[in-house]
Amino acid sequence: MRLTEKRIAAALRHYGYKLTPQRRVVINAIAASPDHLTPADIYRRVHRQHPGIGLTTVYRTLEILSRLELICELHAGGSGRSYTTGTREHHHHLICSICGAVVDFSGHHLSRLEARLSRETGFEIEGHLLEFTGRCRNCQQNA
Amino acid sequence: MRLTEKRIAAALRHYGYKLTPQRRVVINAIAASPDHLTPADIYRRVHRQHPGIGLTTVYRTLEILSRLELICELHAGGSGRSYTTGTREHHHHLICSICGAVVDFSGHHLSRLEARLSRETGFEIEGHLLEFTGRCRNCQQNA
DNA sequence: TATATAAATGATAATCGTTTTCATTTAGAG
DNA sequence: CTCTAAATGAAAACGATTATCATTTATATA
Repeated sequence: MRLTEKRIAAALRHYGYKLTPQRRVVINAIAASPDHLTPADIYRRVHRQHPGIGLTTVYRTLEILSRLELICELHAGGSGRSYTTGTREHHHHLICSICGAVVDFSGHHLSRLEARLSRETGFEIEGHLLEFTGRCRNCQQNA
Repeated sequence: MRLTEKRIAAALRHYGYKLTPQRRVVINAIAASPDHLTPADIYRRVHRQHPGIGLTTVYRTLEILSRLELICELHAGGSGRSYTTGTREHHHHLICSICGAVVDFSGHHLSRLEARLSRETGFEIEGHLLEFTGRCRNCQQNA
């Protein structure tokens, strides 16, 4: 289940951050789209309705929301990140290397591997990144 | 088993690339270190002995070697890549979020998951990225 | 409701890693 | 040895992100 705009706003306040109009607008932009959006995408959407909001603010808001895990950050292979609403459920990504489309998937758990690595290496594991890349159905046909 | 400098050079020629002195030096720098090196690291090492070699050439050589899978490219979370000698065996990475140390691990196979995703989404899967992040033993102690 | 203050903002410049450009050089086939 | 496509290096361009800093504002408190 995806987090709602309301819930994200509430969480933000709960952690002691001010709920400014700019932040509301950024949250709204993310929550309103089912896709993964880059900071530039978000800025474009936000800027259309609220030309006063700067790119810097978009970046700063994303940084906070991401750190609080209210939105989900994705490093798609190359350079550049993108974001989408956070979910309750842990998931991973499948990314089209041609058009950049992102499909979420869940149901694969790495906890046993994590335990093994921790035991073997002495690392205290903090997180992981699992992504598949490939060509989506559309891009296969167009090729 | 790690690829030797000789083997990398031979493979490069085999694919029709010229084996220039500059490329030899870059390959040597990578093969001589067990660590993952960033392009800047490699440039620094190369430049020490051969000040004539430009950063551009380092980037270009890395791009080719990586594409031919003769070296192994790593996108450690944030921005910036690093490279190390390729291996025969498929492996993944465990990265210290404090000092950046990288430990390779193998023995985890994703082929069943890959098959499932391909079936469910219609994607033609090309590759994947599996990385764990955490604190290595040293950095835990120093904290 | 008014006030005070730390937090947040936005324009701009700076930074980082990487890529492009283009004139010059060179590896390697013939 | 000659020729040519490939490779090189210096410089500039580039895109994404971050820092700076003066100004504004959300919110706790009086």
